Amino acid sequence: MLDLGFVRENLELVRQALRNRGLAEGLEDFEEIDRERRKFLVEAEGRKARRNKVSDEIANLKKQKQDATSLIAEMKELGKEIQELDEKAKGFDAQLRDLLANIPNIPHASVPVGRGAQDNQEVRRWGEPRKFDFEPKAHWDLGPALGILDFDRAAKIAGARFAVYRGVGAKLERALANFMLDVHVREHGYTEVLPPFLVNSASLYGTGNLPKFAGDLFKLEGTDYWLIPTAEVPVTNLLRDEVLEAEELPVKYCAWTACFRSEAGSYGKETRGIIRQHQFQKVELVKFTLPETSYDELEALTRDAETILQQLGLPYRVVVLSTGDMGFASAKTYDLEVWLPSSGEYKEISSCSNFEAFQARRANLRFRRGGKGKTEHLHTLNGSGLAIGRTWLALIENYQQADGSVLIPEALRPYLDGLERIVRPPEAPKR
RNA sequence: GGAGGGAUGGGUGAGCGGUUGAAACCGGCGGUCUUGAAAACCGCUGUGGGGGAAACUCCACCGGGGGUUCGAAUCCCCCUCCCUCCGCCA
Repeated sequence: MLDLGFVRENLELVRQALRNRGLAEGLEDFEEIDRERRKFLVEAEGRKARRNKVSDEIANLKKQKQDATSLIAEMKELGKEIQELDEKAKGFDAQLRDLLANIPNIPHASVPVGRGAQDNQEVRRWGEPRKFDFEPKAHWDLGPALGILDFDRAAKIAGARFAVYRGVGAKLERALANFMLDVHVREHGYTEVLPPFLVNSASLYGTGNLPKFAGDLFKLEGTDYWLIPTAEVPVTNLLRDEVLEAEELPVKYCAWTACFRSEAGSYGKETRGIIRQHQFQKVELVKFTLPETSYDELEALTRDAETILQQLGLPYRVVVLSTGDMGFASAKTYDLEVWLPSSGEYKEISSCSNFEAFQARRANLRFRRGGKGKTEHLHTLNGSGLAIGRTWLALIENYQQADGSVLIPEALRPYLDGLERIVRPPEAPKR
């Protein structure tokens, strides 16, 4: 959420930011609502001041055993007026807050202005896509053939956009999670947390998923529980309504969780394989930082995520998202895109963003300098480090061999009991 | 699921329906004292929203939302969370 005073004083700038994001206006009524709200506020508060004053007079009269009936009668009238004015002011206030809650963050000056993904800019590349002397297969062919991935039974027990991992496939998923967590904890200094996979709506509001994107989420019927779409939600909200000391910053958490997304509106897109699922696992990095260091911290966080791809030997590139492709709450986002031989293109595997104070204002995340003075909103950042399902498939595809087996990169072998290769059985296992 | 007890400022913790935005203590800041520091003493020390060029001033906020009242941190109702006990349970 943007600061009300800021929007009021920089309306044109905010409008331009919306246009840069490719959004049709959303602020047409801002000035009028703001003006009406203040009008009723001033009227109500003036009457309240009078009421407070007279209430004291009544108290004094009563203390002196004098009659106060005429004043009380007057206040009864005034009370009704106040109630009416309050209701009107409250109505405009709600409209204003609703408006504000639906305005996305302002992109950082370094973000390229563009209409969508086609305007994202490549920042750097790492690794060389491997040259195959055979036709590389897609993971949705490799996986079932190796007996490590089962889509049919997943459809039976749950539906479309689910997968069952089997045998080494299941273990590989688990190994990747452990590997990623270990790297971030040991080498990058993050504190591991394991949060609830269900959160309340206040948490989703804090990160900016609500009120606007309820349709992307799964909600438990008849409750205020929602399945988390990413660990960002519970972990960012961990420190909600708290005041930190400046010296504690940055606070760095990493978390492995399952993630759940309704994927409404993505019908027909990436329906094959495990690229886009209702449920997947992810290791997430979350940082709480000082405002003045948040962009340095974004660079560092992005590098932290890149480390995983490098240690696994997976070629990738880093792109900075254009204004038209950025998420609602983000001020700047780098995507990590891993090379997929089956499609011959780079595919998103991590998204690293600086939200500046956008989430901090919504979630009331503050800090204080030197234990004194005014509290300020801190900055929040997060990034996938990495999406495990997509790492799994990138690994299978990039390390596939002509005979259908898959080599395991060195760094991962300790997590798989030293396994060097996933071998294709003569026949796919029945059960 | 049932019964009871709680939720107050950065922290601990008082608070008869009417100078309580809120005692006291701790912490923090400033000062006195001191060569310096500590101790002691004195003062200051919440957030948000309006009005005002400013000085300043007004309003709201005691878990959240309603209500009673001229007036609510204090009374009533609903909800959330925490604690204790019972039941159930991975």
